[in-house]
Amino acid sequence: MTLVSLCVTCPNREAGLCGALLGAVSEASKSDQNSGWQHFTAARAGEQIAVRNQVSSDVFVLCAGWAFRYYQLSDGRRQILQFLLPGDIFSPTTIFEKAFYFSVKALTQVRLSAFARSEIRVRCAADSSVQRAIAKACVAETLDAAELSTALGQFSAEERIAYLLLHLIPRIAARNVIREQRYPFPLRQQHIADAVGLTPVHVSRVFGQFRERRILALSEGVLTVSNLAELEKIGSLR
Amino acid sequence: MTLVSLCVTCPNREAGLCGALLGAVSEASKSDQNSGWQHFTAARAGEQIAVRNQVSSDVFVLCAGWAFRYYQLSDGRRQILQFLLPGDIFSPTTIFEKAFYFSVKALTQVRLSAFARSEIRVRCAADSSVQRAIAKACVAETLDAAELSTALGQFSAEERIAYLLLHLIPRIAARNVIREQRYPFPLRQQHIADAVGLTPVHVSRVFGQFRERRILALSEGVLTVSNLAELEKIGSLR
DNA sequence: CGGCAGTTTGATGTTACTCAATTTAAGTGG
DNA sequence: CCACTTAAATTGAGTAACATCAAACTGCCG
Repeated sequence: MTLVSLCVTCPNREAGLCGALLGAVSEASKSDQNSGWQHFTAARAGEQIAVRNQVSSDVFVLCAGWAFRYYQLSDGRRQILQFLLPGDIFSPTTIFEKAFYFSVKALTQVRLSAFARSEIRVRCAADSSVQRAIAKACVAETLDAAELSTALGQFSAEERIAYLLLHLIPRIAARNVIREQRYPFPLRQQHIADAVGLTPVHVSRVFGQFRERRILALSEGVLTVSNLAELEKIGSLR
Repeated sequence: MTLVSLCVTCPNREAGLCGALLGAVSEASKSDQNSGWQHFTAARAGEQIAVRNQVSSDVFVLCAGWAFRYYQLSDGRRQILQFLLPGDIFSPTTIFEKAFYFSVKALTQVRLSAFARSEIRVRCAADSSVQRAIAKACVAETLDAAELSTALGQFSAEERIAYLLLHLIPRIAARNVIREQRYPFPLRQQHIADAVGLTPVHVSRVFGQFRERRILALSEGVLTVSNLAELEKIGSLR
């Protein structure tokens, strides 16, 4: 696996942590290309990629496809904490902790990149831009989590779903060419339900309302947003 | 303000980030005592200590009293993200970001310690134990936030309140001598409501149930836990 | 004693859940 | 390409959980 294919692999490589790590690779690779400090895996849709308390010496980044990170309760309920898109690290906390505090499942077919934690640490100590990128990713994850808590604690069903979509839309747009407000959207209503703390039945009703009010429509894995302003009025945190 | 009074000031100074920073102070102070890199403030109960988007060159740690960190919505709703106890940093993210993403209010009379961010960074670069402490604090905050999201998204009213209390109890116990399961507890039901996403009226009803079932009682700023096992059965995440 | 903030209680309303049936969409093998 | 199968989404009816509104009660402090 060469550097070129690695870069092609990561559509969102310019931004965020992934970019900094790959930058670090580029620098480092001048002297030690193919050092084996990163490798690749794939998984099919629905496949479990990681479980809570699992120990790994690697830090994972999603290269292609969609996945989600969640917290599983013993009675079957689960809270989806984040939808992972290409370029996303599972969680910056995995750089510091050997064991996952969450589980991960593939939503579509995915490809993963695994970096050796020990090597990330070495390169972090050597390169302050990696340090900054990690700090930034930690702050972003914390902020996201706080906003999610706020939405779950304070918002109505309508508001929560709008919030979730508003959170996803710019992230999807950063990774795909969007025409006519049509966003690739592989989530089932069950996933949305588990992310916003509602039942799939109620999610369906809310989507029905959004459709009637000509705010958005969802079909065949495509989300079409026809009234973004209205959606923001409903689901924005500010 | 001398080092001795600083240490007296921080009852939970041995643990966590506060300890590491004070350790760093002790080391540093051999050469530059009274360098003015940290200073102290106080606030009365109910006073606003920080607001979202506020920019500060300091990183704050609570020295005495209770406070809470929350996200304020424009329509008056708010989500309490964390109750701050002596020794708690407002948020590790404030080490990396100049602006707060949250607001903070004093719950009781409080004393605060403010560390210059620039100095923390210097000492962080110099001392790997500070680095580790910061990383650990970041991981802990992220984990807490994920668990809160899970509780808010998946739990019933009863479960959420039990979860909140179970989260607070060991934190209170680490800072106070506890006899006969009586915990100092300055929260009003309104605070509990804002923390778990319920109305104060409903919080009162749930507490009434807990009282009838002889699980716990709350009065005069004291929480008395008479059946911890039952409380854990209700509100534990595992 | 009066006033205030916080809690409790009751009555009623709304939101979202549950259960079950139906429709739509997505595969699958002939 | 079409019957058959299966998963997902939609719809309706009934119910449970929590919110809202308002009144009464408690403890506290001037």
